[in-house]
Amino acid sequence: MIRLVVADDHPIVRSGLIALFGLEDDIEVVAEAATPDEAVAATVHENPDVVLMDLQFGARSRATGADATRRIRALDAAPYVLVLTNYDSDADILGAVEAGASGYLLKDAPPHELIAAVRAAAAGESALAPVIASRLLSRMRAPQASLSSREIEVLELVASGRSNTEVAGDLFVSETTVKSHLAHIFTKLGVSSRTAAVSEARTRGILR
Amino acid sequence: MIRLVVADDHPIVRSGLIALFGLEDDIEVVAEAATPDEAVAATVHENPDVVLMDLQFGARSRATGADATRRIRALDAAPYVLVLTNYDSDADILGAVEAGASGYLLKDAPPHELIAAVRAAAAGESALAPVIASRLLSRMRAPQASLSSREIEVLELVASGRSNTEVAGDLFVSETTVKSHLAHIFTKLGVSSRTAAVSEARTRGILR
DNA sequence: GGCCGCATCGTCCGAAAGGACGACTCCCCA
DNA sequence: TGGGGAGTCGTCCTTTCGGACGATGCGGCC
Repeated sequence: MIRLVVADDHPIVRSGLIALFGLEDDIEVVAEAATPDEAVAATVHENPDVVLMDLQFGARSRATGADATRRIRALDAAPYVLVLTNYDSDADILGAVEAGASGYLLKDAPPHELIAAVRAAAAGESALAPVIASRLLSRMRAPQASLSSREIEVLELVASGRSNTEVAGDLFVSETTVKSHLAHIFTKLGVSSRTAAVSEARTRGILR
Repeated sequence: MIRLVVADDHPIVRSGLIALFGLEDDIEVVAEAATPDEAVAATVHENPDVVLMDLQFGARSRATGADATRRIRALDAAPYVLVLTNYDSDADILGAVEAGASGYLLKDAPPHELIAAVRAAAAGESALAPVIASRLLSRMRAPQASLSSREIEVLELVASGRSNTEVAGDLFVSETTVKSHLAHIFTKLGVSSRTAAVSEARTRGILR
């Protein structure tokens, strides 16, 4: 019997997953979690074989699904974590894999794929959706410059339409610094204007 | 007994909704649909009291949930349509309401809110999530300048990071014309830079 | 027939953005 | 212990963008 913890902030998705796995004889949902913290707590208490983890929690707090994954994987006798998400952005995938996820699935996947992935994870195998696998490979080939957290911070403000001086004011630095960050961002992303940088960052999944 | 049709492209969400409504004595899910077309067909065959309709179908074909809503509402003895979506973009809300939806709910809404909305819809009342209601009102107050198709065309290119001269080349017009379009876009959106215009257009749902 | 929105083009000018240097601290890691 | 990346700041200069005019032609609408 595979003991499973389901972590997702949407009640509808949770009950959908529970209903889905309820049809399988060899899978038992032993706990559900609506927040990353709950997910970790449930894992500690229930000691499941597999955790099914959403990446986008609570709308505002992004990437905390990856945090929870990291914390769970750091536990003794840690269960395998399957990441389940709506989007297939490069950054999310990479983040999840780095955090120790052994699988990455999209929410629009057919149910049988989900169930197969849970069984595979329980057996210690890695299961990636085909779309995801090809993405990862292409990502490996094209090396990719990741932005620093400060650079992302700047880029987010720029993306919201703020000017250099406004960004400088927001971050309590000089305009020169902002321009310097932007110059680095441009070379890393291979563009030469703020708007192009925002667009590129969006397609790469750096920005939403 | 309220007869309900559930339309959503995600199997997980569908089974979640079915499981949810299965607990209610007075609601019966008579059909489920994975595409807008299926939703219309199911409505014709089953003649339900309420249709629960997702807006984003199939990842690529956007806004077809609104189309299905329109077609359903055009039927004789049309059922009430409740729109259920992940996002609360102004354009989506407005589109859904125009299409004849009698309610607009977010997927992260608590289950009881969902159930209450279905009962309200069956009774012919309009149920909007509080967030949505306030949005609609603010939208009513601030009249809203819609962009012309040419302006949107320009803005899309700008959003992809093209410069004025590049946009001019793409559209076979002079740079002056592009700047003129942009100036109009700025005043209509109440901003004063291309990046801010892109951001504003995105939050208004004009751009994706 | 006149008004208005849309699309097109133009000039002039100031402000913002971007490129090209250099320079100074941290801090991490080889 | 030394190199390198990140973050901070500076100057000088060019390009781009945006604002403020104006002007034309076309189509719809009262």
